[in-house]
Amino acid sequence: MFSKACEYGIRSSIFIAGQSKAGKKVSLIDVAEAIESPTAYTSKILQKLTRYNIINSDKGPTGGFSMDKKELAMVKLSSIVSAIDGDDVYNGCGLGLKQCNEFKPCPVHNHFKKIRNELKKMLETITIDSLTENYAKGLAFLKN
Amino acid sequence: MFSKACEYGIRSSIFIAGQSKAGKKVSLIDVAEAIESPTAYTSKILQKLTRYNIINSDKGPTGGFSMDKKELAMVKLSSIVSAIDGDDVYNGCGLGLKQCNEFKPCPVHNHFKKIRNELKKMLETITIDSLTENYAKGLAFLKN
DNA sequence: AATATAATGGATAAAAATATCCACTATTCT
DNA sequence: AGAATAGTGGATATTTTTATCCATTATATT
Repeated sequence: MFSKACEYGIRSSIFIAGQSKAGKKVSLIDVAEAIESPTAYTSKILQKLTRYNIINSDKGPTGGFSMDKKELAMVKLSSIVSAIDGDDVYNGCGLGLKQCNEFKPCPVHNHFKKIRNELKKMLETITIDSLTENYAKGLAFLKN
Repeated sequence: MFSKACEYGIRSSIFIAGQSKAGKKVSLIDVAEAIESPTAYTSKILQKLTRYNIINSDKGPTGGFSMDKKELAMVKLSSIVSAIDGDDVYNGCGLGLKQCNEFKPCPVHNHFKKIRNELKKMLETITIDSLTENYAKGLAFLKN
C-alpha cells in the first residue's frame, strides 16, 4: 500500500509526536531504535518530513527531532503519506494506466474509486496525535 | 496498491477473457499490444497465471492464450492478485510490521483493517468476466 | 576557542522490481 | 520430414527502491 519509506515515516512521526507530548526531543538514534528501522535511511526520511515542516529538527547538543505541541494535533496521516509517496495512493489508477478517469476509465475504475475514497477519508481524518495514545499505553506497537 | 506485474496480470486477464468469450485465442504479442505492456515481461506474468491455472496456454501455430469459457465466470480479481502479489495486500501490516494483529497491533491496525476488508471483499466479488463487458463496449480501457 | 553533539548532504552500495534477449520445446501444417 | 508458429525457461540488463558511509555544518557547553 505504502512504500517502506512511508511506513518508516509514519512510525517515526508517531514516536516523535508521543515524545514531544512528553516534552522530549529525540535523536535519530532514538527514533531508529524505537521503530526498528535502518538508521541512515530513517535519517533521509526525517529530513524530508522536516523540509515539509511536518517535524522540526535541531542540530547540536540538546538537538533532535520534535513536533510542535500546538500543531501536532493538526497533522494528519495524509500529510505524511503525500510528503513521502506523493498522491498516487489517492489518484493513481488501480491498473496502472497513466490517465484513468470518469471519461476514460479502466475496467475497475469505479470499484477502486470507492475503496480509494474511503482510504483517503481515513488518512485525512486520523491525526498522528491520536495514534500516540495507544502506543503510549502499551496497547499498540511500532516495532516487533 | 499492486505491483506493476500484478497490474499487467489483471489487464492481460481481462483482455484474454474478453477474446475467449468471442471464441478467440490471443498471442503474447496481441496481449502486449492490447494492454500496452513490455512484451517479454508480460510473457513471464502470463506464464505465472498459466501455472496457477488461471489462463490456458497452447504452443504452436493456432496456439495462444485463452480462458475456459465455463470457468471464466468463476475467476475473481483476488485470484490474480494473490497469484502474483501474494496475500500481502490482505494480511500485511499498513506500517510494515512483520507481525501485527489484534493482540499486538500497530497504531493504525484497526483503521486499516476496515479498508483492507473492503478491498478484500471487492476483489473477491468482482469476476474478470464482469470486467470484460465495459471493455468490449468501448466504455472502459486497458491502455492509454 | 576548543570540544562534543546531532542533523545534513552527497556519493555509493545492495537489493528488489521491472524489463530484455535468446536458445529451446511443443505443435501445426504442408 | 521440414518449416513455420507460439509459448517456455534461463540468463542477463536496467531501473527503482532501500540502505549505508562519511565528510560537513550548526549548535551548545566548558
